[in-house]
Amino acid sequence: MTEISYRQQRYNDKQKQILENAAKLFAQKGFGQVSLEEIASKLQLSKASLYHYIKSKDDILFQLHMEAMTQAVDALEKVLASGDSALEKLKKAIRNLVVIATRDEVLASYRMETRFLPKKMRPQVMEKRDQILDCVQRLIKEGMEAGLIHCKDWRISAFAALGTMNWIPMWYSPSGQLSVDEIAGVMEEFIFRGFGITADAMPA
Amino acid sequence: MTEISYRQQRYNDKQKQILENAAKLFAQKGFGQVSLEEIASKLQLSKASLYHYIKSKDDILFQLHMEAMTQAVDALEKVLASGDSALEKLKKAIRNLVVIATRDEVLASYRMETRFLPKKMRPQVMEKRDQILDCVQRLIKEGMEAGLIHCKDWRISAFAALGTMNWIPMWYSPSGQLSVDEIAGVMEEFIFRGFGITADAMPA
Amino acid sequence: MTEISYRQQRYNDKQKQILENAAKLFAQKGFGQVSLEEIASKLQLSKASLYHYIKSKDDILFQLHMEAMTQAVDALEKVLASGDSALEKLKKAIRNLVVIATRDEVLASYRMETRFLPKKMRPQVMEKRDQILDCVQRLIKEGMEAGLIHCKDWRISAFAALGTMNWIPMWYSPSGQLSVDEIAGVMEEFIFRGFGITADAMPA
Amino acid sequence: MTEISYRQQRYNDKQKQILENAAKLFAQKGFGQVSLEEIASKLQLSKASLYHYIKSKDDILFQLHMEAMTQAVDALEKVLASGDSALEKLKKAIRNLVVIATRDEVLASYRMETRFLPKKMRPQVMEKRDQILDCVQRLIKEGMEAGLIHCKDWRISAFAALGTMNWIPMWYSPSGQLSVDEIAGVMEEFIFRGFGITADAMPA
DNA sequence: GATGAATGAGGCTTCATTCAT
DNA sequence: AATGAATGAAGCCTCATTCAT
Repeated sequence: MTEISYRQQRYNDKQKQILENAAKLFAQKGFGQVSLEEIASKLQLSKASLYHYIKSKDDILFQLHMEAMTQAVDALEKVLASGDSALEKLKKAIRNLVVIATRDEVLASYRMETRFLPKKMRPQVMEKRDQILDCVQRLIKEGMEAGLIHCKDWRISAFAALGTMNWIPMWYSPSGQLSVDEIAGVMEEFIFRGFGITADAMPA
Repeated sequence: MTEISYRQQRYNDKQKQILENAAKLFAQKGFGQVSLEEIASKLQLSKASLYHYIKSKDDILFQLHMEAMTQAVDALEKVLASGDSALEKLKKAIRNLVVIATRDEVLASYRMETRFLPKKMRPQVMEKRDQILDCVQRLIKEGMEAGLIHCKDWRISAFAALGTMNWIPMWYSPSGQLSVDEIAGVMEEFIFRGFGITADAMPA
Repeated sequence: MTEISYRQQRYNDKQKQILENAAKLFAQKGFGQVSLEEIASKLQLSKASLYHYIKSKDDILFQLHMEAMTQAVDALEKVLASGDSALEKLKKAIRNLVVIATRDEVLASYRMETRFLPKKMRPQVMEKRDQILDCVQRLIKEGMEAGLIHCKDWRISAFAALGTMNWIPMWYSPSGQLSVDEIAGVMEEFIFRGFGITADAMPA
Repeated sequence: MTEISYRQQRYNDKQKQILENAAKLFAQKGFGQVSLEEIASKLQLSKASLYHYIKSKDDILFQLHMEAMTQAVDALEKVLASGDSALEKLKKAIRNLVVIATRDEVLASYRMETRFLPKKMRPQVMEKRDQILDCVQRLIKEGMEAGLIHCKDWRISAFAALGTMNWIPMWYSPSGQLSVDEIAGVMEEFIFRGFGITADAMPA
């Protein structure tokens, strides 16, 4: 058993490495511009060997999507399930999403490369995407019901908020002047205000 | 002369059609996933015939970038040059960028596919990109100097604002419930608030 | 009649220009590397217009071959028909071939690009080629019969002699130090000696 | 190790086969007229499979050049380094170059297709070419210093001599009447005489 | 588990040639 | 006579994928 699980462990690790590396490359260069050869050579594997761990190139993209969106959903669900106040929840959600947006190991790609997914794989991804939107909606609803959020159209505002964060990979550089934490702070301020939350209502 | 200009006209029209179609396809599927075959067949041309009107596939992308960003810069410059107040300028700028973001004939691609540009073509594009950022900066500066805009970090806030608008193509559907104008209204509200502009200062 | 012959004249001139330009380009870059576009643009014609004057690209090559080899044969036949002595004939022949080899307007190509001729056209060209070889053979035979030329194998020696001259385009530059005449002088000396002709037998 | 070297062996063999076949085809039909399809099918490989062994079509030409000229330089250098007399060296050099010229497996192409080389690759080839010319010059100089070679212009004479041999592929046929050795004999006689070397000075 | 070899499919591009004007 | 437009054919090259070892 130990033997088997050890093997299993190594197998899973390699799989994860492949996915992480692929994610970085997809994020940098775009799905269509990354070859399996490139992914393989980064891990000092042959192209053929990749196929021990993955089903296809498309499948890598699919798994990345699922992994990424699952992380986002999990983070949001956890926030929603907490006993925090509406605004504290919103604040935490923003922070989580900014952190996710500034990491590229797993997910940066999912945000932009969805269109490359073969049609067969889309329904599952769309489902996850809707889950994210649903979480965001619930977050906003809570704020609205508490009389803290005011906006003309919560749906468009939600997209605006997500846009601020999803756009981060287009300009963020790890070597930039601000830390991820500081960026999250600015984003938080911008989004809170965007939702019409007044300064005195903002959590510390 | 009439003869010549007539020919020229037809040539330019066809060129424009090619670019517009390519733009739509790039936006939908990504640069690497669109083949010239596909572009050509949409216009009932042979693949080879495309080459009467374009230099290369890369060049299509380049021209789309330039056209798109030039439009954005022009719109912003025009706004900046007007005699309007700082906030009226900001309002108009937002409206212009939303309109641009909800059209796909020319530019949707530029926002995401910059990384596919061959290195040779990048400097010109970067220059345009910087011009856009510069315009935005000037818009914000004017608001800050007028004491109307307050934010922790104007640069990150500018990216946040651009993100709300640049992300539009990811969710916008012409058949959606809200008109472009209404969307612009929501965006305007969100961004104005994001910049800390108080309701009473907002232009009508 | 004047009218017609004038038109005809212009037509023939243009045809000749096309052939001459093509010859230069073929010589420089090789048949396969020269496009009709290139030939046309040198003459400020459109590609399509070329077809008023030529039947096909292959036909250009064919005509160049024929023209070139006809010139060579004519020159050799004229030399052979003269009342000169055997060695004077050989001398003149060498001089003629060197002159031809250092011009590029008509023929440089024939020497190297024969293999690009479509099979249909080859017999006529081969016939001409054999005529050249025949002329050379007669020149040598005359020298041998006069007891002035001695060599192990007249055929291989003939090829050697032709090689010295046919190779000229590979190193000759019009801007070089020696004139065509001087080069012909060196070639003459080299070939005469190669054929075992003693210095005292050489014509002035 | 055996395993590795065995694989390596097979790989190198295949590579060599590809180069040899390409050389023959280039020599027969010209670089531009030979397709990779053709080369591949001769070896019962798919076009794509060629790319395991070669970098590009241009690279084939480049490697053939280098291989060919390296062989020539090596042969000449070896001759020059020997303790033989000036004329014995010249004799050996001629023999070597004739042998090279009558083989088509590796090099026939280098003599004619240099102009098809992409510019990037030319410097290395030019260097080799100059080395050959330098060797030839040294051979001639030795003969001149020994008072055995007399000619109007050693440089043009050297080109004449190289021409006799470089032209061989244009007429040589393995099924011809004379052996390579006999051809070399005739060439030797022709060139020696061309350089003004008297019969009594010629090595046995 | 790992990989060299092989390939079908497909992409970008060039070009000689035709045709309507 | 001249040419813009159009195209079929062909060429080079890349790549995801399979398979035997």
